[in-house]
Amino acid sequence: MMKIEVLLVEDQGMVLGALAALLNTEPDITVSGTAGNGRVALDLMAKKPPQVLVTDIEMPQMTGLELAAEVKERFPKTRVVILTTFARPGYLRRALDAGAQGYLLKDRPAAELAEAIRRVHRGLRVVDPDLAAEAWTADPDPLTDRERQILQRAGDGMSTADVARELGLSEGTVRNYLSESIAKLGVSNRIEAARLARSKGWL
Amino acid sequence: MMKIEVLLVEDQGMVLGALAALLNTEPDITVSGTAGNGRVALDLMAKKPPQVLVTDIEMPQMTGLELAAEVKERFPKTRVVILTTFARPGYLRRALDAGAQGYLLKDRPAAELAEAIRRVHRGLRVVDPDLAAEAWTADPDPLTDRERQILQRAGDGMSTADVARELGLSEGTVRNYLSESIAKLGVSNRIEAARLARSKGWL
DNA sequence: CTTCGCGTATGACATTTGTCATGCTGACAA
DNA sequence: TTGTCAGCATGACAAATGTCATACGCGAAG
Repeated sequence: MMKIEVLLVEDQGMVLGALAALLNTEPDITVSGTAGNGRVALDLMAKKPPQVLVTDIEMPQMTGLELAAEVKERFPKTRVVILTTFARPGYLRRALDAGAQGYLLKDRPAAELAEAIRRVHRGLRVVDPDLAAEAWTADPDPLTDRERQILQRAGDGMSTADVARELGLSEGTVRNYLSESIAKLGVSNRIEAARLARSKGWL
Repeated sequence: MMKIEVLLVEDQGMVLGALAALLNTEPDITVSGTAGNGRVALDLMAKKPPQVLVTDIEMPQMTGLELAAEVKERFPKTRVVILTTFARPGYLRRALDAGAQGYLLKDRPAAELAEAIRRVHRGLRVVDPDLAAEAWTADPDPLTDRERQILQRAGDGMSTADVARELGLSEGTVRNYLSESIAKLGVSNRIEAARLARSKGWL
């Protein structure tokens, strides 16, 4: 019997090791490699692509969503399962757009991980049911690319001038995008706008 | 040979199960129980106190720090190891005050968990070395109560006027406190100030 | 081919935010 | 008692932020 080969990507060493131990207790699954960030994961895959890639989203250098997109491009036969803390509709949508076959929350019982890997390996999709339901009713991201780009930086504390310089725009333009974003999100300043957008998974 | 009995407390099911799998691969350690929050953990301990309790900090209903304090009170023979994502000096201090013998970060390699449990079981203390060093050199919170109060609200997106109304101050006063905080923290606006203060555990 | 809508871009103007000089109070040491 | 020092409070002023009217190009719908 061929075991399912899984590559694990997760930036918290303790959790990475623990998940590996968990999966190795499954008779039909083997952890073929582990990585602490997306770059390392891609290097490992270049040598030997696994059948299933399990990755966290929020990681330094390269997010799991970016990784998923790149994997879909370069290793189309590898299935991707996103494993994250965050039940954000925006993340789910972007994960599916990026070609992920699975989206699982760390809140769920441990047994669901192996089961999800098996299903995805068989060609099925696996999406956390509560989140899927929420994503169905949830408002779509109303922001344009530019607005997202600017809101992101403003939310990190950059001044209008900083943002304008970095993106090669006039300050007035930057203020205008911020104003648009604030209006679209129905809030009253850039701080609330950034917080809301982040909580929805739009940034 | 007597195995070391460990009770695991962690609110994310996936991580809880994975940590249990990890520890069960150690020949001298056995996971005697698991709980998703502090209340359940105390119930389990009432029946059979483990030798070592490993707990996360941020959990619903009862934090790991509260749990540690209660365990010290009711089950003084059980050693406590805090296992958390957050490298905040303030947390470390409170953990040690609450009677924890260990403070470990989820960033660290998986092998360190078992080792920490062994050390703590032998009566030693285990504290993440980087964090201990940081806690030693770390700047103390330079903010006054008022400044904290105001920075907190500003960081949540409240306008100066909102804050002034809620705290019964004039707008000028609120701006002044914000200005003071910004200067003390060496940043250039309220957003950065709130972010920095939060990251240090001062809010 | 037009018209429309959308994303992008700008600057003038109003509002909010940040800085600074100043004053009041109470605790504590000289 | 007096000096002084920290925390709290204020308003005038300067700077950054938010709003609005406006304009241009481009692709889709008519």
